[in-house]
This record gives sequence, C-alpha cells and structure tokens, in this order.
Amino acid sequence: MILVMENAPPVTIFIVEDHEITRIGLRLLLENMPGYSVIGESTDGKQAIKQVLEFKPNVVIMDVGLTSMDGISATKEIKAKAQNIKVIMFTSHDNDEDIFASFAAGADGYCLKDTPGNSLIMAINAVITGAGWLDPGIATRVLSHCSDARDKAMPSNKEPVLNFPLSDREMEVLRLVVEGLGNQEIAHKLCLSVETVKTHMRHIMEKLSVSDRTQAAVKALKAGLV
Amino acid sequence: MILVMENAPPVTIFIVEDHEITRIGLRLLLENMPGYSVIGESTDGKQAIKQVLEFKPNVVIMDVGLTSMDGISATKEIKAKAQNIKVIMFTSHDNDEDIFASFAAGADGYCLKDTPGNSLIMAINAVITGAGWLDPGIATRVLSHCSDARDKAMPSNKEPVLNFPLSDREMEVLRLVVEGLGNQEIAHKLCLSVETVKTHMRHIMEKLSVSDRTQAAVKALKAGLV
DNA sequence: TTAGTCTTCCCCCATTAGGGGTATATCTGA
DNA sequence: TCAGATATACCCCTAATGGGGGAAGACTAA
Repeated sequence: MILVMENAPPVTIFIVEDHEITRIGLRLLLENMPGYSVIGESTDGKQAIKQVLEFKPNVVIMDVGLTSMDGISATKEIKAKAQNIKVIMFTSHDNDEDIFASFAAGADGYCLKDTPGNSLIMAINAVITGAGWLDPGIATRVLSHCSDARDKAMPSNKEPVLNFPLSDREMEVLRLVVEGLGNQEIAHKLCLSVETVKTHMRHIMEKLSVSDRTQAAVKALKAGLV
Repeated sequence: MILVMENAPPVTIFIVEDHEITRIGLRLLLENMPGYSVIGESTDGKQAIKQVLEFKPNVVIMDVGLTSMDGISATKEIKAKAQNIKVIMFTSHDNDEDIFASFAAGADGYCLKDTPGNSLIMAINAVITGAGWLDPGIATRVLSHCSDARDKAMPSNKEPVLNFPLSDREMEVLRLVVEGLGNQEIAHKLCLSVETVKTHMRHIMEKLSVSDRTQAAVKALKAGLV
C-alpha cells in the first residue's frame, strides 16, 4: 500500500506533549517520515500557543493534560487566531467530555495514545487535506452521538404530539406561556381580555391533550413546538 | 509521502453506483491501487445488499441516490447484518440530512464526489483501520454540529441557573412537576401533605428565581436539571 | 452547644387557573 | 348558502396555586 506525494514542501509539525518519553517517541516517528518536519516542541500549553503562532506549523500534535493550560484551551486559542493550522489531539483521555470539548475548541482530529504510529501518520495526512480524523477508538461513539443528537433535536415521529394543529394565535399564546407569562400578562401583551386568553388556553390544552399550562409548556418544549 | 503495507491480503472493495461513468472511473482508480481488489459492483440498492452479504468485501463504496432502495437504507441493512464491513458513502449529496442519516445508518465515512481520488484512497485506508472519515467538505460542519449538540444537552456555564443547589427532595418534587403532576398528586405520590409540597415548591421557585411552577418546569428542562 | 440546613406540617388569604357554557363576527371552501 | 374554523368576549363557579408567616424535629459541622 503506497501513497506518494512528490516534490511537495514538507509538512511542518509542532509537538505539544509534557511526557518526555512520549515526546521523544513522537519526534522519532515523525522525523523518520519523509516529507515531515518537526519544527518545534513544547511541554506547556501557554508556551505552545506562543510558539505555534510564531512558527506557524501545518499541524500541531496536541496533548490534553498539560501544565499551565490544558490542550483543549490551547487549541481553542490557536484555532481562534490561526484557523488554517490543523490540530490533532493526541491523548489518553478517551472520555466523551474531552472528546467533544476538543472538537468544540476546533480540533481537526482526535487520536488516542494507544493508536499505532501508522494511524497518526494517516491522521496527519487526513487533516492536511481538510478532512476530519476520528480514531478507531472513538469514531463509532462520536458519529453515533452525532446522529443521536440530531434525532433529539427533531420532533419524534413516533408519538403524535398534536391531535389537531394549533392555530397561529394559539401558537403565539403557547409561546408566551413557555416564556413564563400568566394569562393576565399574555392578555396585556396581546391586547386581549383575560377571558380570551383562557379560551385559547383551553383549546391549546385540548389539542395537546394536557390538563394544565405546565404540562402544555413542557410538551411544547420537548416536542420542539416552540 | 509514502505509506507501505507489505504482504497484506488485498483490501476487497464492492462498488454500489448507478452512474456508469462514475462506476467505471471508480473501478479504474481502485484497481490501479496495489493491494486493492474490486470484487463486485451493483447499480441497485437491494441487489447490493444481497451481493455484499454474499461476497463480504472489506469496504463498500456506496452511492446515496440509487434505484429500488437508497444507499442509506442499504447501508443500514448491511451494517445490521455485517458490522465489520466498512461502508463509505460516496455521493454528491452534501446536505446535513443525508450526512447525518448516513452516520445514523452506520456509515464509517462520507466522501463527496468532487473529492480527489487521493482522498478516497485515504478514506478507505482510514476505515479499514476502524477510524472514521469525514471528508474536507463536511468535517467542520459535522464536528461543530456534534459539539453544538453536546452543548445544548449540557447546562450552560454562562448564565447561572441555580442561586442555590436544590436538595434531593426538592429535585424529586421538581421532577414530578415536569412530569405534569399537581401539588395534590405529588403529595399523594410522595406520601406527604399538600402543605409540604407547597413549601417545597416555594423553595424551588426561590432557588430557580421564578414565580410559578410553569417557569420552574421550563427552566429545569432547558437547563437539563431533569 | 449552637447555627444552619433539610424535612415535614399548619394557618390565613388573595389571586390565578381551569371547567363548563354561551355568543358574535369573519373568513374559507364545498 | 352553509358548515367549520378561528378569533374575541362574557358569565358562573370551583379548584389550585402561591405569598406570607410560623413551628418542630433530625442531622451535621464548627
């Protein structure tokens, strides 16, 4: 299996890693790859930011647990100031919180430390083309979470929420209920009488099959009606 | 840039694509890659399922828009019956709905048709190691959606929801309010007097800085307290 | 020991919400 | 033209909620 990039400028890499043995191993692996150039290292989040912004590498290999500033925060800072610098998190932290926080911070890839060197090379090759890299250890989890989250944000087609569609006016009243307004307040806001608001409320509760405004508000929220 | 896999069995690939020219181009590209073996093709979703389950390729290159059954549904069926078969969606469909539906169906990677052949090779190499592949055209979108969705599911650190922590009992009462129970019902369920429930409600509303149960329920829901 | 928190309960009272019923005007589609 | 939906409004009445105040017992930490 051979992939050849011919006559391309070297991919410049900056290593941020506070464990010396890991750092040495990384440097050794990467410097042995033709076309790669390790242009710097740091053990410390804050220092890393400064140097990365100065040296402008193509790729940063970023540990998460660092001194003075964690790798996620450092990533956020770097991506804010230099979006074209690719950042691959390289860490033993395989918990959801760190994974998602890393991507929220703008990371382009996430590799676990038990990943083979080959995979890290592939990750680097992927991110320099703009692709995202999800390590074998986390890919399924991230992608399924992604599509799960998508499902959650959409009204379920399985349990019908509405027996009948709400009118525009009813939607308006319901929205204000969710915002925390009482009938008197809604009446005032919409220039109606309280009786009218109550009538609308009755229709809303009927259509949502609930018996009080609290249930109506909760149902509306859960169903994404408002 | 050279990656060599020595003495490995060929990566078997099955192509599902109804556009003839694209199919020919794919086959040509992949058969020219040492270590790759195209073991079959199909233009049709249903037929693809049968053949893939029969031939058991390592990787399926799957189009989305197919006849008789779309590629997403076919992917779902294949992954349900043979999880170790990797599926890369290869399509011009770059809308969120198809992307997320594909990952929900179990796809391991998603390539747009305008991607260079090189990227498709990388994608294949990635998924056979178990990694996930997010094409340059969609990586940022998917990952940011991922972390956005995560944020929505978590209490915001920006606006304090609780002035004071709710006690266990208060949480219990609040949970039942969100479920739609009134004070009398809650009292009955928890074997308390209504007066007690009202007292708890007062404390809850105080701590959440709201003036009625509806606001409390909405706030609790939005903040992920329940 | 004391102070603070949590849990339970009670009283008083005013306001709000909700169930039930009724009516009119307007608009739209069959 | 008629029926149905929507919007507005009113009446009666009861139930529920919530603001205010107070108290006692159990537990924990300083």
